[in-house]
Amino acid sequence: MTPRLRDANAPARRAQRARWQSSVLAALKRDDHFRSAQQLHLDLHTTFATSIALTTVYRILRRLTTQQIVETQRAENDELLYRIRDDSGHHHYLLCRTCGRAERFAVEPFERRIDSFASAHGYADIDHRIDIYGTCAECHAGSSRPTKT
Amino acid sequence: MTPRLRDANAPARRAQRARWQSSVLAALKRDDHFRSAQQLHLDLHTTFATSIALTTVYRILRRLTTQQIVETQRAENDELLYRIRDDSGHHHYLLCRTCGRAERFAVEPFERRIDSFASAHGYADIDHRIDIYGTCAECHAGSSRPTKT
DNA sequence: TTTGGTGCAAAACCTTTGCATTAGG
DNA sequence: CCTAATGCAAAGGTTTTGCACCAAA
Repeated sequence: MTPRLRDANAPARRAQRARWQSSVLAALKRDDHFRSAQQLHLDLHTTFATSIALTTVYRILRRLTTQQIVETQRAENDELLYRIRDDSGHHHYLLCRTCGRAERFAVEPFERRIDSFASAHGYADIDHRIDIYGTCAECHAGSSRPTKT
Repeated sequence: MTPRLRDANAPARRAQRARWQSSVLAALKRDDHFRSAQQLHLDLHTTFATSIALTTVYRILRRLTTQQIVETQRAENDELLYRIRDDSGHHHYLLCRTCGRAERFAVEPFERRIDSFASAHGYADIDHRIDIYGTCAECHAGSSRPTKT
């Protein structure tokens, strides 16, 4: 009874591995903004009419992050935000605290200064966190009207 | 009967205002390293033999921060760290993730770049987070011995 | 008495985890 | 049958908050 080849099943298994993963990816692919797990969970319920559990959203996002399919960014309130990764490498962003829109910000020269400063002071295992937060033009226009003019 | 001047009482009231505040300040003043509220609470119990509650430590630290007497810094694991403020103004530090030692790191030119970049992109209410973490020479020397030599 | 500092327990909040259930091959 | 995904509830960890109590003036 020639058992089905294990290797041949692999793609199928992978495709089926996470029933919800494709939905999460679809929600992420709506745009390139950073979103929290909870926002995604909400989107999946409303826009995508799925009944996925929040826990599963977290699990799938963690797996996708490990696989470098999504990248994460910390929000001002320390939540983790996720978005589809467009290329490889680690970047720093100017992030809209309202809509999650992100503008890549070059920091290489500054990072070099950090490293030389750190080694000059005898520090090892240097790591850094550079996050810029603001309100993008679109979000600012929408909310900066205390009363109707 | 010239009632005591209310203003004259102010210092006394202030001194008494927080029974534990002086202890917390004493614990902070042991050195200029950044410490978490929980570390301070532990110190107060052990070294200072006080029985202050953790909640109160948090409350006092929050008040001192508001009064600009202490400054805060976020640890790599997002805990809030506190230390006595030596001068006014906001600074960024290279922080030892083991002992809380901090080296001030000048970032003004970089901050200017951030602001111009942000306004060029139409973002408002810009804020940023620049934190550098490492292991200082002393801590590195102490812990980088997997087994006794 | 009045004000407000204090302690304890519980809540808040995001994220992870334990465990039993279920889906799919 | 067997593996792995899933859902639910609960835990984890830091910081805050509600509430009763107590201390000082």
